[in-house]
Amino acid sequence: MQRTRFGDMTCSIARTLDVIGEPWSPLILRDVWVGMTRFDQLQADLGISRKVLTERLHHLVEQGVLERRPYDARPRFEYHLTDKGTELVEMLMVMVRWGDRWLAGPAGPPVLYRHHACGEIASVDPRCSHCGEPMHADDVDVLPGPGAAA
Amino acid sequence: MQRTRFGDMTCSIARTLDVIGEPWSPLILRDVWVGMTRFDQLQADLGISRKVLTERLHHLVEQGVLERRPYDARPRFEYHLTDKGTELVEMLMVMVRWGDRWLAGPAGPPVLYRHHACGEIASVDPRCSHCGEPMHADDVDVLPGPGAAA
DNA sequence: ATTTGGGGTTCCCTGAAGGAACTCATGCTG
DNA sequence: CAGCATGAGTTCCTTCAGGGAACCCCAAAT
Repeated sequence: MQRTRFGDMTCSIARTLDVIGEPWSPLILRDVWVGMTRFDQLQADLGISRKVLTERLHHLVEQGVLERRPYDARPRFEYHLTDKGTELVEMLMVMVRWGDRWLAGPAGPPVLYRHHACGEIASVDPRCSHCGEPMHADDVDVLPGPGAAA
Repeated sequence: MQRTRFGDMTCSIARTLDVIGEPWSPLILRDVWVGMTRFDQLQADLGISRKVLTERLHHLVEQGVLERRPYDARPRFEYHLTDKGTELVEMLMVMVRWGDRWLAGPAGPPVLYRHHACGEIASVDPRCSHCGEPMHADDVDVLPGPGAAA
């Protein structure tokens, strides 16, 4: 389908999609985050085609989101989150919150997060980096930034 | 390619991807958010195929993320965010922050957000809904929730 | 009566996803 | 040492979704 590349657009959403926007990539990241770090584990857990898994892992490594690390004298490898990748997981946590609120149904959320700092079950709350007050979609004006197109 | 449906997985990330995980959907949401609400506007701005745009808009309306609204006596329509959709935009704001930090390059971020509450340029910061302290990927333990699989 | 313009459909072509089989290097077992 | 097992991919074929351009329909406006 010669899928359109988004990376050249002057938009951080489009650029981010170029890194993890392909099908399966967010789920791969999720699995690596919770400790499923090896090829066959990922393949079995996700039910993804091995071909596509190979492609996605390569791409995520290339983008600096994952790191491919040998764990044996034999040619065996594990995938780990880099700092860049760990910060991406925050985005997944926000996705989880939305999915929990709008799609979970009566059974409730599939997973819970316990926050280390307070020890409580909690979800992630978007707040203003400047004043700390809630920062939702209609709490902001969108202005052109320095990297805006001409 | 008979793309795998993620919606049946017991995972809020997978379920959310079923709503906005298809190519273009997040960009459509972004455009609608900043006021590009009509078919031809969206098509021209994104450079998306009209066919795919039709499919995406239908799907987003079906999922309750967008609302299709007539704006004229003639059959003319605008797409608007529902509450469900507006909350999804928060996820886009987090994507933006990540893209700004890791992909923007020397030109800097393409857009800036001014927070209504404090009037300052700021970005969105993930915090614990319980204690208000920062809540990043490695600040939490992931536990099975009530909706977890057996 | 014809043009214009928004909002889509229809069509064909290419390329990405699914799926299963195959490969390759190493280590273990008998 | 032969044979099997294992992790980590590759190869190959088929099917379906995305790109792109042309086409269509309806309701003003000229």
